[in-house]
Amino acid sequence: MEKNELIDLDDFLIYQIYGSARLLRFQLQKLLDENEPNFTPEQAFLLYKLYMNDGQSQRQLADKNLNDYPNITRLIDKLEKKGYVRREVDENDRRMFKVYMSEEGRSRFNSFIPLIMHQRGKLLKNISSDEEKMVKDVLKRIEENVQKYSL
Amino acid sequence: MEKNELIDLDDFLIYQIYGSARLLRFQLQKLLDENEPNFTPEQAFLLYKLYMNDGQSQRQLADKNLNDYPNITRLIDKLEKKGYVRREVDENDRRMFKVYMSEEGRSRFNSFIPLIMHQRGKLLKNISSDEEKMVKDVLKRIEENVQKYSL
DNA sequence: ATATAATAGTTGCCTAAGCAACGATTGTGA
DNA sequence: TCACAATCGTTGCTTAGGCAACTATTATAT
Repeated sequence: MEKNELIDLDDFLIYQIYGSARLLRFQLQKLLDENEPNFTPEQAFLLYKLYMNDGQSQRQLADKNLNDYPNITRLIDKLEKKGYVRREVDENDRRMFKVYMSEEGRSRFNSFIPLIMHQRGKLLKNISSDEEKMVKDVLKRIEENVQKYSL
Repeated sequence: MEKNELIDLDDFLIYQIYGSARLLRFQLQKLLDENEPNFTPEQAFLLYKLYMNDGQSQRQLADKNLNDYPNITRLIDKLEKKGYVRREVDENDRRMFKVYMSEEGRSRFNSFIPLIMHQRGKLLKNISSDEEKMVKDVLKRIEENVQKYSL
């Protein structure tokens, strides 16, 4: 067992964000399992997007940082198979599908909203809105740095 | 296309953290591909841990937020196949392996360290150390809330 | 008008990761 | 001592997700 002089892995903000994301996903999955089984967090996110704005194309649903296109295909396949969502060909452009929530999808999702809000409250209990805002701001700036760095 | 009155998905801190993590992973993967191909970020993290503290058991390598045990098995399988790492049975407890970096693993990793630090600098360019500290602190408190909430 | 490019989506192949069931070794209690 | 529990690791099954190659439809450019 040897030790070297280097920044500890946990001191990398990136690693910490990475870990937080995993933990939070895990927690959300648990909440889903206990209350509305048969959903994953990613599927719930997708339903959330449709809930806010029904009938989007798969391209629109794949927001840039969060899902690539093949992924969306497969997520929708699963949701469609469960009957929570349906595809309809766009008559103006037959390359595209418009994705709609089914009634069952909507009602299942509806019953889940209060749980999400409740969990959100618990996780942010001792965190002020200023702090939350600042974290969001820093994360955003990091993302902007990523964009610049990629050029 | 209908709109409902609800918090936008992007306003969930959780969702934002989730997105940042994905973006940062993506960026790190790109850096690896360009300079030291044949690594994934997770494999690099694991090597980092060994670099800091060689000869850990697989159990020790699976830090709580970051990898479950089967995952460690498979990550090490891959690193071992590439020759960057080796397992040695612990003679005091033959259930356990001790995992060691190979010379090649160490040297490949060594050459990668400056790149990591350089990237880290770029991503945190316009972020003060106070801000970085605060973000880490908030993330930590959220994780603590998760722990409490899980009981 | 037709060949070419661009766009929307799908499929196959890969890694990461969670869960449950399993085998092997070690620890413990009657 | 011997059965039972706990621990370490592995395997199989699943979903998420990245990449490249593909089909089908639409846009463009000569």
